[in-house]
Amino acid sequence: MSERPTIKDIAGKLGVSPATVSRALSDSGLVAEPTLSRIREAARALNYRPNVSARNLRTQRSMAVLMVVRDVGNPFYLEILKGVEATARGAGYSVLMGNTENDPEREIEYFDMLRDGHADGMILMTGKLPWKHEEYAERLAGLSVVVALEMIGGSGLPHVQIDNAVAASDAVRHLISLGHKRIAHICGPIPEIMSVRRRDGYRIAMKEAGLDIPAGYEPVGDYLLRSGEALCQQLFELTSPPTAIFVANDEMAYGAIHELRRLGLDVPSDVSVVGFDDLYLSEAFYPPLTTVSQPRAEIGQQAMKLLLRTFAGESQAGETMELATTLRIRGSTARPKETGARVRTL
Amino acid sequence: MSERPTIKDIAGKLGVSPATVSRALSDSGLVAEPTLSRIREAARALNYRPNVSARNLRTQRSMAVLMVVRDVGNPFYLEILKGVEATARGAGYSVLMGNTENDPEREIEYFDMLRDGHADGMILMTGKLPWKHEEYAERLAGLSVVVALEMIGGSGLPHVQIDNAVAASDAVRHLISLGHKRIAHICGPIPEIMSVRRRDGYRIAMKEAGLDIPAGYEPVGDYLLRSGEALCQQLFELTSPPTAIFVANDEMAYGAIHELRRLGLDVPSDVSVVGFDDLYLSEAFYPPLTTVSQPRAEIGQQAMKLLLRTFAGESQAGETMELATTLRIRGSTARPKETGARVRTL
DNA sequence: CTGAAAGCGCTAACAT
DNA sequence: ATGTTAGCGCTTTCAG
Repeated sequence: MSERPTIKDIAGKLGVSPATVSRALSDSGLVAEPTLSRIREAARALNYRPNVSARNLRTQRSMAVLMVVRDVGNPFYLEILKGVEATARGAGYSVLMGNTENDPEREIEYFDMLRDGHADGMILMTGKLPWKHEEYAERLAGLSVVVALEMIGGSGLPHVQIDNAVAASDAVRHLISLGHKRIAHICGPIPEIMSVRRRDGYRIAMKEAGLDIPAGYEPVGDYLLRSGEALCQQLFELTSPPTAIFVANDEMAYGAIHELRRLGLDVPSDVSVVGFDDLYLSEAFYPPLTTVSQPRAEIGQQAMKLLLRTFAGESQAGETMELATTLRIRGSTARPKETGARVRTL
Repeated sequence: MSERPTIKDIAGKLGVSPATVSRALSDSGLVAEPTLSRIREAARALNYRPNVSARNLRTQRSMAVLMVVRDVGNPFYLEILKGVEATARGAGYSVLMGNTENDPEREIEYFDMLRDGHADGMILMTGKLPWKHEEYAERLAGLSVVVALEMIGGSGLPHVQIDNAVAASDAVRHLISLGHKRIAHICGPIPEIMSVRRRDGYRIAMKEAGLDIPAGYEPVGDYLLRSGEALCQQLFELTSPPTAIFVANDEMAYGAIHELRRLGLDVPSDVSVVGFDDLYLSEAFYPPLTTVSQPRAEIGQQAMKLLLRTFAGESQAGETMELATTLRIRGSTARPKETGARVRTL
């Protein structure tokens, strides 16, 4: 009663061999019609479910993939997860979430899970590998790994991403086009490629507009709310504070706006703020945040597709897929006061 | 080279039996010292990892638990997940996330995963079971399931939760103590127990203060941003709109505040708003949201502990654990204008 | 088209 | 303290 039925039970009950049952249940097309239906029916009647451990052991596959992120607590990853999940399910795979908290030990643990058959492949979104460059090739041998959002130099892993530099430049150009001259940038953690690229984009846009980047205009944060607050405060202790801030992600932008309000400054009339990510809440935020929107669901979807192609041996080493971003102009950006005044004077 | 070493490889290389290797690697304490070290060393040298499918097949356990939620996209669950994960890891379990999107088919799928050995137990946070009441006992037989956050009448499953009615009453009493009389409540989806309890709490507090609940003061939403906006608008189309709103969750509260702003009403000077959940962003929101804080990490932790006790056969049927909530009073609530005026007149 | 038989890698009696 | 043996439930040759 409480015992789960096995393929043998069904075979016994129907007077056929276990092999036939297995074939029937896996739609191999090798079972003739009278038997086929009987087996299917019996399986349903007994509420039969194949034991995954047994199947995985035999087939040497787990039909699961691992999606590893820095911090499950960050809502940013959720929509990506949905994209991954939808595509994975479509192909018969389930998705496990891995959470590293930036801890190399845990990163290694998840790679171990690939080795021990927990999952067949991995979508890595942590922006780094837990080994030295020289070890990359050896450590990654035989593993199916796709990198998303970030990229990992020298790994030769296929990846899907956005062009962070171009997106950042566009965001800064928007501020410039509004008439801002003193534009600061709150960066992400700096040795990381993604943060560097966004800063590059900021610098490029500033340079092409002939604008100066004063000392202290590029404080470095960690993508968290608190650091947005702290760095914004820092910015307004400068002798010549900015009239606009391009923040490397929405969460720090929330923090920055919060701090500006504490300082008695209005957004956008005193200071304009642009974020990056377009989190779900950025639209309901006050003021609604102008920000760079990434096609998150699609990133997940494409990453999973790439992984599936890797399973099939169809992906190239270092294959790249780049998706387009959109600047969502909302209520946190406006013309600077001086410019507004000047315009009126004309 | 690319083949993963098995226990047999180690045994062969060292001239011992596979059983001994197994025992040595599982710290059974049954292997003598000269051999023990040699085996451990060899395992490390070969970068050996036990094959989980084989182990699970043999032990009839997967050492994994399933945490099933309505919507992974909701940041609310993330901190709970962290609590679950921390406790699970401590006990050697890994955590799989399941996402039902309120789809009974998918709910059933996750129960199937328990049956087929994908996981040993489940923490259910969807607030319902995908079967008719009569089937509960039969369907749940032999499965280890713990319910968190919500409760499922008639299932007899152990659960951990908060007292939604008391928490809601406290929130409304806060508004009453500020002097509000016309207090509305934006409800969650109503046949669901959690929403009903919160509404009960609202009604109790109103009644004990002798306050009236006019028609239209209890619009029903779905916990999503948009419905907060729409229902708030509806509320202010009434002939006698409220001066305060108790909203059944933070996300709808964000929407409501957004809408109030659109209507030209200031929060809190024109209208006070209280939420429920205390999401990460509620503090940085403008105005900082007064809301009911749930001990999310602890909920996760306790749910996992309860599940572990269920594995050990130590949990009682229908065992309940109730955790305390806290009302976080922030900037979205204030005395109503009329009252303020009256006070000044005195 | 179906059955018989082997074996995936591991652990747990049972022996010694 | 270690080895021998069997088998978890499934899939997949290989025969027929």
